Amino acid sequence: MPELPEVETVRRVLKNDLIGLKISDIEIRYNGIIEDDINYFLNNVKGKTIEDILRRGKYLIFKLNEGYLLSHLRMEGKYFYLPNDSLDNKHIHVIFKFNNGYSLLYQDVRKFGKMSYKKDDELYNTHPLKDLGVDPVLDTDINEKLIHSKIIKKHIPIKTILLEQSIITGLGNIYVDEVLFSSKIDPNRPGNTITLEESNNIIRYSKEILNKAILNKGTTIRSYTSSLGVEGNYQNFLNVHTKNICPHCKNALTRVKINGRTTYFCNNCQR
DNA sequence: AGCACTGTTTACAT
DNA sequence: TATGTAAACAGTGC
Repeated sequence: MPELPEVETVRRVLKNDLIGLKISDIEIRYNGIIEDDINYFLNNVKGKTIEDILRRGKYLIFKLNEGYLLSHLRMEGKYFYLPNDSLDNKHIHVIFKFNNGYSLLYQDVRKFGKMSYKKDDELYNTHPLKDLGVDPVLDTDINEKLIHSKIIKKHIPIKTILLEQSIITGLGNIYVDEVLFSSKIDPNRPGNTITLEESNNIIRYSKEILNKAILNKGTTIRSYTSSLGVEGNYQNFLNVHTKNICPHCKNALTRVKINGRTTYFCNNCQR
């Protein structure tokens, strides 16, 4: 379910609870969540202590006293930190037990989420993190000309380019629509038609919108809660995604499929 | 009932 | 290499 602001919200909530806790046991009920060989994962994560929780793009990174637990929530992954045996359902697929009577439950209705163990020297040098583009929230000095040069090499819609994560990471289906609206760019425009000024606007509004969404604890729509039952408020600030009328010119918004994803934009304001 | 839809990523075909 | 499509899965709504 989450894009960058929702993952960042999860990170902040989990960090309040998990720092310093030792993972005394792990129960894996659905192996598909774990990308590694199951025994490799268990052998390397069990017994480790959580020292910090980081984020890059939409990935959560649990820093262990040795190595990292890398986690992607994909569409529906959620974490719950609760007393042992206080919650269970058929969508709980991984349980991390600590030595304080609490557990971290990983719930994922669609089972798309992934976890893997990374050694200290592997984290940023191996897939997937090595293939991520700049993070508009974490990376403060973005090389604007480099971003533009990468965008204009592609001949696919700018929305598709931004969803790929390889040039800019963190935007998903909701925030891409919002960024392209603020940038006044038609989401169908091929990458090779994007000017340097437009590319710079994409960077500028990605920073603005994602940071504002973090301040509002992300977006909660369609009755989904932002993991952990934390409700976001950014849905109150959306300009186009799920909307019918352009807040700027008042024309009816256009709703189309791009790359198989529902896309909202104003064909009057976005060129 | 059956199909379309869902805040993601990646494997595979062309 | 680049791009388009389908798949991984389960639930909801029409």
